[in-house]
Amino acid sequence: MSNKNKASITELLRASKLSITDTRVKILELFMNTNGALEHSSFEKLAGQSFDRVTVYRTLQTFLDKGIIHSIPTTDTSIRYALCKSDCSEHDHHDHHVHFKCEECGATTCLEDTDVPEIHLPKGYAMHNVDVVVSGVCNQCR
Amino acid sequence: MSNKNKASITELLRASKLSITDTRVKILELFMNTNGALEHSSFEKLAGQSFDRVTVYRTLQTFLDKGIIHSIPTTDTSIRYALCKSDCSEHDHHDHHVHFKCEECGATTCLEDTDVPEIHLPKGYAMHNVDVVVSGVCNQCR
DNA sequence: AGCGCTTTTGCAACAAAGCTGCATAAGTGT
DNA sequence: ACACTTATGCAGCTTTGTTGCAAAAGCGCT
Ligand SMILES: [Zn+2]
Ligand SMILES: [Zn+2]
Ligand SMILES: [Zn+2]
Ligand SMILES: [Zn+2]
Repeated sequence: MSNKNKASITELLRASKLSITDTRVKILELFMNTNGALEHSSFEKLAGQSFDRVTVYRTLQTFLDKGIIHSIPTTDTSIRYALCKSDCSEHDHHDHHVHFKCEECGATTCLEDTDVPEIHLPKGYAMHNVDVVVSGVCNQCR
Repeated sequence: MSNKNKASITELLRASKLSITDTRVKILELFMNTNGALEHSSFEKLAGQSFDRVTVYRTLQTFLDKGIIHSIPTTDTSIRYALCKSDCSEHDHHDHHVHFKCEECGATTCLEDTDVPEIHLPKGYAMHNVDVVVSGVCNQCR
């Protein structure tokens, strides 16, 4: 991990009014070094040092609240998370991109350049958020 | 539950080459009497008689495989299931509709008449399935 | 209706995911 | 360096999901 990234992590945390702790920095480093989305179990495995499970849950929840990461719905047993690259802020996410789940390698990735299309709901429905998850085979696995 | 529905459940099971058992009939009844999608815990609660948890898991998996129900991705801890009304068959789902999760009442529903829009993936990606989950406030809750 | 074969169910035991309360540790501002 | 606030780790618990195996139920046939 470069010093540059380390500096930007510190900055990011400060901007979100979060104190700079070991766990938070390490988890953000993991996100930045990983291409795809991470599920909870990744954190205990990937981190050289192991964090307490509870701490990981709480950290992820905090990051979600602050608009640092977003969650990706799945039909399997664990939720996935990815860094917000858009201008997300506290209680206000703007991640209008499509997510892709590869059936070969299992990786879930953000397709940042693929916008979610407009959806026309029936009358009487108020739309707050749209999640699009495409499954198939990714460009690495074909 | 009307005799008519009971008959159609029997027919449905037979058409899927599944033997007609108490559990399967009761779970299908639950689906037919419920507007929205059901999560696993619903079955133990909603059913007057309680089924063994394992049986419910296995039954749902069977129904999924046979194209009788489809699963709906969530960012919360449990997967939801709903009846397929399209022409789904074994290993071949065609549920190209949008799902709606109400933030007020918590219900997840199939918007059968709202088609999932076309998505254009980057080069090199093969698309097998698209899941769209919209969250907001439903027509009942406003 | 009875018989044998296959499928389904229920139980026990386990594994993973997720939550809560509370005491200790660490970070922050002065 | 100190006091104050926030974050972490631990213990213990709940919920969700899985596996193996024996008993029970369903099905086809006579
Ligand atoms: Zn976001
Ligand atoms: Zn994303
Ligand atoms: Zn509602
Ligand atoms: Zn549906």
